[in-house]
Amino acid sequence: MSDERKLTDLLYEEFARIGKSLSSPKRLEILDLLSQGPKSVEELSKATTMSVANVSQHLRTLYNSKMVTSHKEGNFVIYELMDEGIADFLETLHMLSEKQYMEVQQIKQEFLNADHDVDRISLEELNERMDNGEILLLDVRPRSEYESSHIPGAISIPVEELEEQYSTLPTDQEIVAYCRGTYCLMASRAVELLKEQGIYAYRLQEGVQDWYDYQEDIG
Amino acid sequence: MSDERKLTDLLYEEFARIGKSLSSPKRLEILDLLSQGPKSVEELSKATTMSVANVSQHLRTLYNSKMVTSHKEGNFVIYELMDEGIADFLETLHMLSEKQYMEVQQIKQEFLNADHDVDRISLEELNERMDNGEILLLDVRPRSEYESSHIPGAISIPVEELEEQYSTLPTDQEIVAYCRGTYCLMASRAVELLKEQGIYAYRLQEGVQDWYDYQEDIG
DNA sequence: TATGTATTCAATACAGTACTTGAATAGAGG
DNA sequence: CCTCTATTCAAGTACTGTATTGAATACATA
Repeated sequence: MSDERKLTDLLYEEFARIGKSLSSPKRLEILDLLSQGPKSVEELSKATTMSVANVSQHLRTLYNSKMVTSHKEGNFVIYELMDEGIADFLETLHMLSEKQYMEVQQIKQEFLNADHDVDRISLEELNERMDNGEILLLDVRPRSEYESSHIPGAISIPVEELEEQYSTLPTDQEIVAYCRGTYCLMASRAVELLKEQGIYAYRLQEGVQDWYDYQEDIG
Repeated sequence: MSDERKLTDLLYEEFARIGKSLSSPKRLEILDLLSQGPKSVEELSKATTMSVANVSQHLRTLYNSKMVTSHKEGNFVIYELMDEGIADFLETLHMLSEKQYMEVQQIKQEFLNADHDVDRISLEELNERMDNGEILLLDVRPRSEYESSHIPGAISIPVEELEEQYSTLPTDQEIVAYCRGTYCLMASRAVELLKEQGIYAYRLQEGVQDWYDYQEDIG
């Protein structure tokens, strides 16, 4: 076998390391969660309903292919994406899937149907009305994700804590909740809870990264 | 298991279809070749030194995950990338690998060392001097790839046909050869052949897509 | 219609991967 | 220094994916 072939084989072996990382649904879910901010093994295990050992194993393969790093914090090992570029890459993969697979569009539709009685607001409208101070924007993700990155002007009230916070909510502003994006129902749940209290609320379909992408788009 | 979990699992199963396509070195090589233009099974088999049956099998998995399409032309089945976006996605994957894996940088270096006596020209310099008509640009890839897409102003002389064409080459212009890019040695081989004839020549490191990307960059 | 060629199919062998379980480790905090 | 907890390791099993071989198919061309 020629030297060139050997080199080429080596090269594609390397390229495939990234592909292998992305070839497991569970690993993709872990990576998406990490794109919202650093997380411990246990948190990932809860969020994905996988066993801790299994998550740990997946994390090791992601670590070996340099998709994630980790450091210790107290008793916990905290994992995070190795590089900003990886979140972008995942975003591109999602977009490619939506474009390519009808099935993904159907699933998206089912997520939308899951909360058909939740009103939505567009990024454009959000921008306008937040500038006017008409809107209180709620980040209902876990606090650590808010701390890692959030839409400017939003305040953090994780869904689980929402009930305790009813009384602190203003009555002269409309409330908009957001979470990780289209494929996340935390914001919808928040809106439903608020409605039960007679507090009218919307949800933002998009996530933090979508917001920043949009700001860049409109200059 | 909750409905939301089921949906999420379905969703990531879909996302992973693309990941699975990219998880095999051989499939990545096939995709890269197809990013240069449509090809028959046999061509791909030759280029990758895989058995025809094996290539056919890989192509079927790529077809099932909608990465490629095919049509018949005479006796041949011609495969091509399903979508422009896939070539871009592959490009991003390459860049991520180069950034992330030292090993890839080393391999790149070895490709550069493989033809240390071949002089290179930059995209910038190429632009300038082609405008002045000082340079004859040679596309030494297979003709079908040239026909699919090439750098404007280039003429097609596949490496295999180069020897027959010595006499037709001008003597008042410098010759620059290009092929698929950094990880392709066809242009280097062409330069070496020309040098043996006493014809001085350079190679362009970059490929067609790199050239277009560069034009866009500089506006 | 017959022939030849390109591609696909089917069966197999084998390697690699995913998830489970239970034990081991590390090291934070009392 | 001991205990407790989060994580990792190791072994086992079931599963999935890859490459090989030889036969089958499809179909263009004569």
